[in-house]
Amino acid sequence: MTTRVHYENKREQTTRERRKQIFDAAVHLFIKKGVVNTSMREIAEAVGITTGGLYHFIKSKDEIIRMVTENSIYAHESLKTLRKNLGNVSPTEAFRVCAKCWLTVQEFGLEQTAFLDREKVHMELDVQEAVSDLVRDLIHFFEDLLNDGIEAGEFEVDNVTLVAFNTYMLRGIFATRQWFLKDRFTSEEYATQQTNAILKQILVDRSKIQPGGG
Amino acid sequence: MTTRVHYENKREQTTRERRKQIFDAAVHLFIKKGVVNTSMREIAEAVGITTGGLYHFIKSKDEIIRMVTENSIYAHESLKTLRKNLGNVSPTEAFRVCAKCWLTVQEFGLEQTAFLDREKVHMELDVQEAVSDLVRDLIHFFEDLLNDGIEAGEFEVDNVTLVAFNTYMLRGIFATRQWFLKDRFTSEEYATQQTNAILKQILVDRSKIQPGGG
DNA sequence: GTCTATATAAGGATAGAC
DNA sequence: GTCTATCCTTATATAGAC
Repeated sequence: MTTRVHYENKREQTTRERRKQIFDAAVHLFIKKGVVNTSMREIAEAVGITTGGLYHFIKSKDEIIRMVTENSIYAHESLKTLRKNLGNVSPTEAFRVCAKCWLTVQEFGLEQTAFLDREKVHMELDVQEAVSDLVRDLIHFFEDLLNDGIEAGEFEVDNVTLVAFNTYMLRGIFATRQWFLKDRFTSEEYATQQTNAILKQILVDRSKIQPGGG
Repeated sequence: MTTRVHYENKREQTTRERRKQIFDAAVHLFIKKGVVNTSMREIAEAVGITTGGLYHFIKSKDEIIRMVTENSIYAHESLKTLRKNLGNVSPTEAFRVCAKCWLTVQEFGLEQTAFLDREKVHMELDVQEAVSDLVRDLIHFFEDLLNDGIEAGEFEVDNVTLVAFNTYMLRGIFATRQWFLKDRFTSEEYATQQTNAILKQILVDRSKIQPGGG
């Protein structure tokens, strides 16, 4: 979140860039092939150096995995910021905008969610716990949005947790099911249609659903 | 599906039993720890023999993975059989029963679906293709159910493929997200509530939803 | 049918040259 | 900062004894 404009020297800048390169390449490979099937040699190759060189910038494979978790915290925070910035809109509108944003791809953000989701099993136990906390926290965020709508009489929800859980899940699903979805939906269409699908499920007055997305 | 009651001799029976033991233990470990993190030693240990002994019954780790795929074909077939046996019920009823059945745990059936879903990336390419075909086929099955309901005027669906896709996905999600769901839902409750959630989304007349499941 | 011992391969990580 | 060479560990799979 903090953007440092002035680097202390050229070398530090290059190191940062290299770390980012490595991180991006790694996450991309992790999603495509799985963490365990991605070797450090491949990651090195992807950024154009050798294994030895790679370890000059990152301590271990585990460090890269931890970076994904930390990075995802920012993605979650920015969603909450979005909600705050919306201010006093109706609960329906708030849910629509937040769900849509959550389900839309932004660079690697979505791949990271999918990664956390699918590859949890390959992480150290403390990282697994951190990921669980992240997920619980974001499901809770959607629960709040839903409860707002219920109080306002706009939503009718049988089980708030379940709908919040589903909303959370739909994001990771898009990234890992590209082989099925990519020919049928753009990320934009997927986000819009899934959001509408949820709204159709919970809105008391269905006419409030905005058309679009196919 | 073919039940062979008479084994040719005692040895063949024992071999079958051992293979089943190994298969069950392996799938269970695969789901819990991931395919790559589960060693043949562990699988052997789980059935009470050593690695060397294990290879007397199965050719390779890959063979076990292929068995899951083959086994899942039966699960899918039995769902189709269920639909046929329902006969001339209303589309709403047909969808409800099939979705509910699909989303309910039956022994290891559900773990296998979750496995195919999450561990696809660790399979040989030809197995990956076979899994994709299986998934496409079952999504198509749900599409048919939905189209029946649309024709009968009972359903109103914006995107049939998306709803069918979601229905399919919800099964795997239950198995891999136990850490979140198991304190909140029994398998039965999960199945009922998710089915109702989908129905709420697609039914023209929402009063047809049966209450229950919490 | 199950064991022990071992061949073989692959990947993570380090040492030290340049 | 990047390379080469290599160590160490782990895992699949096989050979052959019992």
